[in-house]
Amino acid sequence: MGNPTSGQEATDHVAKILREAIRAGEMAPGHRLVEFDLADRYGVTRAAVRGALLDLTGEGLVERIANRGARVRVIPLEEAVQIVECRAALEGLCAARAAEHVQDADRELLRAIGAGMREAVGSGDVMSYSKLNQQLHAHILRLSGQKVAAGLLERLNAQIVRHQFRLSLRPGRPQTSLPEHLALIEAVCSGDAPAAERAAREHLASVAEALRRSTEEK
Amino acid sequence: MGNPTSGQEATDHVAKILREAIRAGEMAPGHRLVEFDLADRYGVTRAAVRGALLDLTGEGLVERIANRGARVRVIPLEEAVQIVECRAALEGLCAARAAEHVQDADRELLRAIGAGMREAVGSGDVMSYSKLNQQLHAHILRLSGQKVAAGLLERLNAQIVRHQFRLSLRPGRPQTSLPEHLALIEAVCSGDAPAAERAAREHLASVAEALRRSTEEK
DNA sequence: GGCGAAGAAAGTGTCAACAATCCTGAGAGC
DNA sequence: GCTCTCAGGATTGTTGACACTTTCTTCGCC
Repeated sequence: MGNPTSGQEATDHVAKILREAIRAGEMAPGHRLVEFDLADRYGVTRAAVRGALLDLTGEGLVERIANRGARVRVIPLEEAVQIVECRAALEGLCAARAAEHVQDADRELLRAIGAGMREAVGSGDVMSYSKLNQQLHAHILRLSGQKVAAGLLERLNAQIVRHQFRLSLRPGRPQTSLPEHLALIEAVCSGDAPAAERAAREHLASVAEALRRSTEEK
Repeated sequence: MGNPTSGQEATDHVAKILREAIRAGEMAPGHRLVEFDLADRYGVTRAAVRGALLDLTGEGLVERIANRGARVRVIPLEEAVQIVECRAALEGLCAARAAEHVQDADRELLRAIGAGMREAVGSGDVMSYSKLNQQLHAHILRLSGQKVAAGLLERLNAQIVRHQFRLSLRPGRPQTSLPEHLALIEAVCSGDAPAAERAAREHLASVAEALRRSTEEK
């Protein structure tokens, strides 16, 4: 089952590795992605790397300049804010739909996540909180049944994970976002679609605001 | 200046032709896209066609199955409805922002489009109405300054133009959508962001509803 | 006649060499 | 000291042949 050195599978494999590396910040924005080096490092052909870079370009994670190669795309703060605004619109939609579809089992699950979040913030465990945050959003998307919106959100999220991760490390940020998350959970669980939409949008408006503020300071 | 037979330029050229052909319905959903044939028809190399198909796949217009080639993707009605719902969320955002940025020159332009629409519907000129419709949406996007949302909407629109075009030909449909468009224009012009968002969302909710209904009949 | 294997046909997928392009830095000329 | 030019090297872009997969067709066998 050793990964092949080329082919569609290899392309996907490399794309996955690179996505993860970019997400984790191992490859900083602006970092050059030389086809030959990557092929060498991951033991695949240059064609596979090339394909992966093409894919990632389509996803907006990588930027290519003709004859000059690819690099990790730098997402300006202004764009990151717009991305969050789009997320607000789309997650608002999903939260509303999720509230319409919620079942008892889902309520239990969501509230368990909420409890975990409260605990994580209480003990200052930022990593756990971040994980639960992802789980929460993922569950709401699944509940909403909105596959198109989920696809768009996945793309958008991949582009700003770095910005958002940095944000989550700021002192006081979890204390701000926790009540917003809890409000979202309660709104969805109560089946109140307009309230759920409002909660999702308010939460993301708060993220956008925090992002904007992070320009001045830093 | 004759178009090259290969290279990035040729790839883009072919992608553009295919996009247009799919949009115009010359290539029905499900239509097979054989690399060699297309290369022959458009006088480019197979590599160029291949690249174009890869791009279009990323845009969701084309579907590829390993070793079996590409075909025009069939967008099920259920998905088309979800796309319209996403559009509602995103265009709502854009309409609100547009209302915040609107200037006198823009008001004149938007109202001129509105007047043109009224006239087109009055004289039953569906083609003009459709064109003006596109112009209206494009202007609102530009006004909003939301480049990210504009990019997402472009992708989404490309996927459902066919559904939407068929819809616009239904008797009575223009009469329904005209007042919605006029309301949107007035809301944006008056600078009332929440009203503009509401108008955009109501309009697209009506489109979604019409789409859903078109399943039963036909 | 029905069934399945084998072979041909149609297309797509891959590769490795080659071509084109862009950056770098050294050196000539002003 | 400054600019301009031009090899040289590093990297990306392209190509055409070939390998592989899937599908279609034919033919032999029961």
